[in-house]
Order: sequence, then structure tokens, then C-alpha cells
Amino acid sequence: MPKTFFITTAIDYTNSPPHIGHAYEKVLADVIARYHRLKGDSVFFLTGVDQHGQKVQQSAAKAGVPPAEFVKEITQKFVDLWKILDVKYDEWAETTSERHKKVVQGILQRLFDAGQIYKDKQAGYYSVRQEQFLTDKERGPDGEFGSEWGQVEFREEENYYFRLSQHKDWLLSYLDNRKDAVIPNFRQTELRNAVEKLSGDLCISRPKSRLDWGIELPFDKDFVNYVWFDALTNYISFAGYDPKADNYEKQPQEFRDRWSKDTLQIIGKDILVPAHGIYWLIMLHAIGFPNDAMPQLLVHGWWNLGGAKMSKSAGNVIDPFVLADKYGAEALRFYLVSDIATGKDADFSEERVIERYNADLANSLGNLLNRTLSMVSKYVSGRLRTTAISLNDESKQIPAGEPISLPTRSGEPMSLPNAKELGLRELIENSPRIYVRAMESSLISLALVIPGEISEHCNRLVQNTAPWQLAEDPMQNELLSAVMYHLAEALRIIAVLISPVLPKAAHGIFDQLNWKMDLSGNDKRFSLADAEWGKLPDGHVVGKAVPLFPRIES
RNA sequence: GCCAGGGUAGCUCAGUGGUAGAGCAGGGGACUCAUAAGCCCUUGGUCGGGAGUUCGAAUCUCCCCCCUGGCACCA
Repeated sequence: MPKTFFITTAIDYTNSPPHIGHAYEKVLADVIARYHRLKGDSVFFLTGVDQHGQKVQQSAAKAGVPPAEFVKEITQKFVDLWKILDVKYDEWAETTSERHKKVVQGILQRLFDAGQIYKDKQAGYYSVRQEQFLTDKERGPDGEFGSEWGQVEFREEENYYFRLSQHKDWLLSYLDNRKDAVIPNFRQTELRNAVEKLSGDLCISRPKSRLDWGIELPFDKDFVNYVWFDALTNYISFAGYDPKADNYEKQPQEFRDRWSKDTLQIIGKDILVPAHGIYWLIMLHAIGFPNDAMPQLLVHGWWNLGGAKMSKSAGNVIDPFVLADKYGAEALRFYLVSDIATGKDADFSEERVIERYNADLANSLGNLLNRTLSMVSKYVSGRLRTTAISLNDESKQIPAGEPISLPTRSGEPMSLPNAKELGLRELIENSPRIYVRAMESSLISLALVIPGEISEHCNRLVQNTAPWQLAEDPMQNELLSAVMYHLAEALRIIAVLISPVLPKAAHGIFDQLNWKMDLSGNDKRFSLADAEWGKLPDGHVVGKAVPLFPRIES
């Protein structure tokens, strides 16, 4: 049994600086990782960069610097962004590192020795200028290669191939026997269909004459590894994998504690087929990983711009540094995981960033915190009193309603109580259970509905009990205290629930509530066990009100 | 071309057989603890088009149109 929750993201290609899509994937992973830490799990979160390959070599040449230097600069931008966005990983993967190189070469040698890798010769049309072989796709309408390719010549080239097709039947049976190998569901269907059509093996090398920015094949000094065994292997090489141990069972305890069928690999929809869904799973199988040590693939969608795909060539790339600077890391994190359904695409809009921030964070939650502390200070001298009064159906004279069914867009349906028909206490006491279900399915936007509902409910409670009137009547003292206590407890629990997405804001709420001050600023402060009613003690004195999410005025 | 996903209110999206929904935006009202926030009420849709099945279709079937992704096609 794994003792650690292991989560990975795709490693980013250091050919160009990060854009909003990179930021989304890492924030999503970070939120899931933080959720597991919140539950008390030990977590190993791995992310990093892919530094080898032809495009890097070309970009470096164009910039007039050695590839190693070029890669270092771009890598730093990714590291900087994760720091700004509070993406807290446990290990950082760089494919040019010695440690990684040893694993890649060790695996290649083992597969070569086992006859899984062979040399073959192929021929085709080659563009000298672009340094690449051309396919029919590159041919113009007249069947000729355009002038942009420069001189095109017929060439023969030897390369090494991995016996991919030998494992096709295994992959099909694996997918048929594990319904959640890939989530969302329809992506697994897509993968299954692609595997059916799989034929041929995988070219895994480039002659050094063409590409030398890569890991040398251990069994042939004239070639470097090409892409797959370099990029994909990072997931295990930075988790303690020993390339000399020829199967999973012989791996070091440290590695086996981390890597299991519960390992969650977050990738974009563009790299499921064939890279992760086919190449990676087959590679793992080929190096001795059993079916019950196959990772789960979580495939996310993309942020589009006005329905268009974001791309450098279209000139519509959104710079996450600019956004974080303008609106703050928390606002950006919140937007990226709340305004998209995990697995689906969404439209990115800066107006929406502001809209969601103002509506959900500033107006609803931030203002609730502010008005609550202000009232506690004014009406009960900043001191909370526990109470026997349970405010459960004050806002509407409606009994607790039937739970309504919420769609999960990418998985099984789940039910969420109709918050307007639940009392505040009832809502809060049911919250962790519902929240956990949404989070376990990686449906972050759905999970965030819960603290949102609590917040709205509290705002209604204030309106309907009018503490400013209660404060004028000594006979209403107990009810007044009860309202104040309910609001403070609700805020404390909201802070716990939002902490994976908004760690800084959660700290802010705790600080203002004057709760767990000895752990102020330390993420150990957050525990799902605290999302339980009644932890604020009788006589607790709250802190000073400071606007938590200042409105963004446009 | 093949395989998927999508086309529902101004915007972003829920809703898979039983009288069209939410959030935001827009309009009106009462309140004042608060970040001119919050609360209550409200305008707004021939559910991409067409045909069919059914007592009844956004939902099931067929055809078509448009958008998106993957593959076919990067040795």
C-alpha cells in the first residue's frame, strides 16, 4: 500500500516562456496536492521542465547561446511563476540533470538487452534547411514541397525503435479492466479507440549529426535519445526509481511508497494520445510495472480565447505574470480552478477574472468577514459566546429540503443539498462530506460551491436577524451572541475549505478570527478535521477587521 | 476521412422522457453591521436546423450545418 499521495504534472517544454495554460495545469495540481495535505495525507508533488530536443536546440541557435544556457533562462521563468502562484511542489524535475540521465540510460540499456529496442533503416524526403524529414502533410496542393523548406532531398537514415506494437493487446486489456484508468470517461474512450488502430513501433533516436542536444544512447554513441524515453521517464526518475532493478517489486521502498495505481498524473488533452495513454503506459509495462501499479491519468481541457485556441502564432497568448501582478496570485488561482469544469475547455476572459473575484471573493466572502468582525467588535465587545441556540431555519420557514442532484460533467452524479432550504447549521455540518466527494473527483469548481453557499447563507442570516436591532434590546442578548458565534464558526470552516485554492486568504481569515495564531503563515495550520462545528471556544476574542479581498474597480 | 467533445437567457454554463434553470450582467424595492458590499423581487430563451419515435423530446433515433480536439500524417 502506498503511504504517500503522488501527483505529477506534465513537464513544460523550455522552448518558450510559460503562458496561462501552463499556469492552469500547475495550479490545478497544486490545489489537489494541498487538498490531500489538508486531509492529512503525506504528499509527493512532482513537476518540472523538459529541456532537451530539437526545438530547444533551434531556438538556442537562433538566440545565439548554447542550449544549456538558453534552457537555464527559460527554466528560471517557470520556477519564478510557480513561486508567484504559490505552487508548492516537493520535487523539481529537470531532464538535463545527471540523476535523470542515469535512469533514462539504465532503462534504455535494459530494454535493449531484452530485445525491446532494435535498429532499422527508413527513407524519406528531408529538408536540409529545417533539419527534419517531411511528410505528405507538408506537400502543397500541387504535390510538391514549398520553397519554405529550401532544398529537399531523398535520404536514408538509421534509427532505433521500441517494440510498441508488441504491447498493444496488453494495453487494450488493461484499459478494459480499469474503468478509471483515464478521467474523464470520454477521454478513456478516445484512448481506447486510438489503441485499437495502433500499428508500428516507436522511433526513439536521432543521429547526433542531426540532433546532439539530448541523452546519448548507452549502446550507441552516435545517437541521442529522442523525446519519449527522456520526457516521460521524469515521472519515475525524480521519485526515487532505480534503473538497475528490473521490475517494480525490486524497487526501493521509497519509490514503492510513492508510486502506485493511485498515482495521479495530470496532463493536457493534447498529450493523452499517443504520448501518455499509449507510449508511457506501455513503457511502464515493458520495464516491469504490474497493472496495479499503473498510474491514473487526469486529462484537463484548455483555456480558449473567444473560442479560439491559444497559440503563440495567433499572438493571443495570455501572460500569467502580468495577470498575477495585476490581480494577485490568489485571484488568478481562484479563477483558474473555479471557472472551468475539470476535463473540459473554457473561455478565458480578463473580465471574468474580475467578475468572479468581485462577486465571490470581495462581495460575498470578503465582505462577510469584514461585517462579521465589525459586528462582533461593536455589539459583543469582540468576545464570542458558545450557545445552545442552533440557527437552523431562520431565513425561511421551510423545512430541510430534499437533496438536489448536481451534474458532475465528467463523472458520476452527486447530490448537493439545496442550500436555500437547509438551515445554516445543517448546511455546515453536511459540508465536509460533500466537499470531499467533489474534491476526490478533482471537481474543484464544484467543491468551491460549498464555501460559496455557506457564505451566501451567512449573508442572509445577517439580513434576517438584523444584529443592529438585536443589539438595542437587552432581552435579545442570547440570540445576538448566537448569531455572532454562527458567523464566526462559518467563516472558520469556510477558511478550511478554501485553503487548497486560496491558502493566503485562508490564513487571512484565521488571523482575523484570531484562530491558531501559533501557526500563522504555516500551512500546517489547515486540517480538514477542523471543518467541524464548535471549535471556537467560549469567550474567544476575535481580531481586527481588515478588508481581505479589496474590490477590483475597473 | 475516421473517432470523440460541444452548439440552451446579453455573457459563462448546468440540465439525458413529464409545465425551460443557475451565476454574472440589466431593472425595481426595503435595510444599514459591512469592501456603495449584503438582502428581497424582477426583465430575459422558437434549447444549431430538419424529420421521426412517444400521450409527452433540450433529453431517444436518423439526416444536415457550425466550432473544438485526437488520429490518419511528423522516421
